[in-house]
Amino acid sequence: MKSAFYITTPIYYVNGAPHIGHAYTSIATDTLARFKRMDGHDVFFLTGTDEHGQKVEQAAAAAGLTPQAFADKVSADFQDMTQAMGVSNDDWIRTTEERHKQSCQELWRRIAASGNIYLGHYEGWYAVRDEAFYDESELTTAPDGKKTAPSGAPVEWVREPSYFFRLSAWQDKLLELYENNPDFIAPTSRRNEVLSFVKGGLHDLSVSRTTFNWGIPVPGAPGHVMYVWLDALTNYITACGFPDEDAARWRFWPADAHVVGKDIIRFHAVYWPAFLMAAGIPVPKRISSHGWWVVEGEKMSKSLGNVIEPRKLVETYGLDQIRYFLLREKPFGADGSMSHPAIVSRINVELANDLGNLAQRSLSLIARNLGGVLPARGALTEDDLGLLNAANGLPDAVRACMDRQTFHEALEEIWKVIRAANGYIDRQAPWALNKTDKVRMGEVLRVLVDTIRAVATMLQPFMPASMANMLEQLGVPEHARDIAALSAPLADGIHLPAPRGVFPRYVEPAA
RNA sequence: GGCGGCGUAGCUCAGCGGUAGAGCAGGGGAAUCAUAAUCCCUUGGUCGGCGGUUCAAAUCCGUCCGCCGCUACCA
Repeated sequence: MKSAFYITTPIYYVNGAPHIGHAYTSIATDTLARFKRMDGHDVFFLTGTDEHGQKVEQAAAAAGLTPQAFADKVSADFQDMTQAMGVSNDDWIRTTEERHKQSCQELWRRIAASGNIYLGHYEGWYAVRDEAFYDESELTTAPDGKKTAPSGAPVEWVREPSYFFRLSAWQDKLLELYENNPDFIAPTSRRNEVLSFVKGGLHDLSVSRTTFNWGIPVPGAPGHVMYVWLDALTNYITACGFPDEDAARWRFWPADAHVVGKDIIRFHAVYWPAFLMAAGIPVPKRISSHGWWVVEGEKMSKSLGNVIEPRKLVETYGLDQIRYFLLREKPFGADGSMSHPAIVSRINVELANDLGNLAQRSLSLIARNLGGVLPARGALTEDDLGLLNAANGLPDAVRACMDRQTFHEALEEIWKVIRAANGYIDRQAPWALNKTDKVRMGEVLRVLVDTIRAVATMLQPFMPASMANMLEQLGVPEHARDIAALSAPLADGIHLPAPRGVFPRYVEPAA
């Protein structure tokens, strides 16, 4: 019986175009989802778009479209980007879907029924762009008298009747949750921030709006639509069939991991579990947050004109190359920098030279000297065993890293084995053995094939297409490409296809 | 202002009490199976400054400097 594993990206807000940050989140989540599938779990991987709220309403108006038409268009663009990144999501949720409306309204009813929602009114400085209220002390006043939020978004004074969620009542329960589940928020630095935020005391949260219509109606309260974050977060249970607990997918709840950017941790680590506890629904197991990319040392911004369009990047360097770079170059939780030289270096040094060339030289020797027939292992020497043991240790080593979302460490573990294999092939020099001891040459090449197989298998979640190609060349049948299959050796004597380079070097286009 | 993090080789970073490490870049050599791809050796750091604890400190404590993150209310 496979154990269920449910993982999500945030749903992307449709008021802007997809950029590298969205692609990064999706690729990281996808890599985790693929790893879990390969490691024998029954995975449900969800992503999609967040389509309500005043910002969307305004963006639609500016574009001369109805909010729905506008959302349709942008959501389709996000879906296109998602596919272009090789993302293997099992569902694509949109908050404008009927299933989601039902889900949100039922969640609202349950929270209300438990006495956690009351009617009040809200007034304060509101930034439409951030969908958030700010305290006067947080604002900056420009010389022309206009006030702006810390984010730079303009704010306006708003007074409206509003339903409130009793967030203040959940402070102790939340702290208990963090206490009992030290891994609930990752990485630790973010956990500490959330902890200090909650310990500082929580205010009730305004969860309805009356100043616009583009949202999910609050049940039994004409004129009120739900706060976009309550709406958006609920997507995670909608997709599991909520409120139908007999739905096939309900077994996936609670989610094993919500992968999010560091900017939206509070919504996921504070508000979301509080909403769920208030409704009597189990809370997710982990909120895993990641950092930002800066480009050529500069923060990405529209005004600087250096916003990276992920599909462009893939066009230039290749999909698997970009997936690899994004997860290899910086620790997941931290900020990091991308630049052309850095990408080229990763591609040429690690993919083309270290790995691609290792596979190519090993397989060429088999093709050329053994007629493409996979040789059998012989009695293993100490050198053989050293390499094979390193390769055999990969599943556990990589699994441990993936469980902590330390992708760059997982890749480093794999590269240690690749470097060791390059050392091994040089020491053993099978090209020299071809003239002196052809049997031993075959044994050496078999050790290499088995090692590269383990490497390629473990790299599949990161670079699916390239590794499928490599495994094909290694003679690994499609049904034998998961982690469990590594324990079953390839059949001696099978015919390997003619080797062809998997990772071409990146060459600067002629100017 | 408060809380927290970081500052280690040219670059990116690991080490977090026992006399400085990796990858990349640089230098030298070997090999020539391979995508001129690989392998071996090697140059290079008073581990941000100053004090302290200890037989012994990148590693603990204090303080200063410089970056960064979080910061609802009260003060």
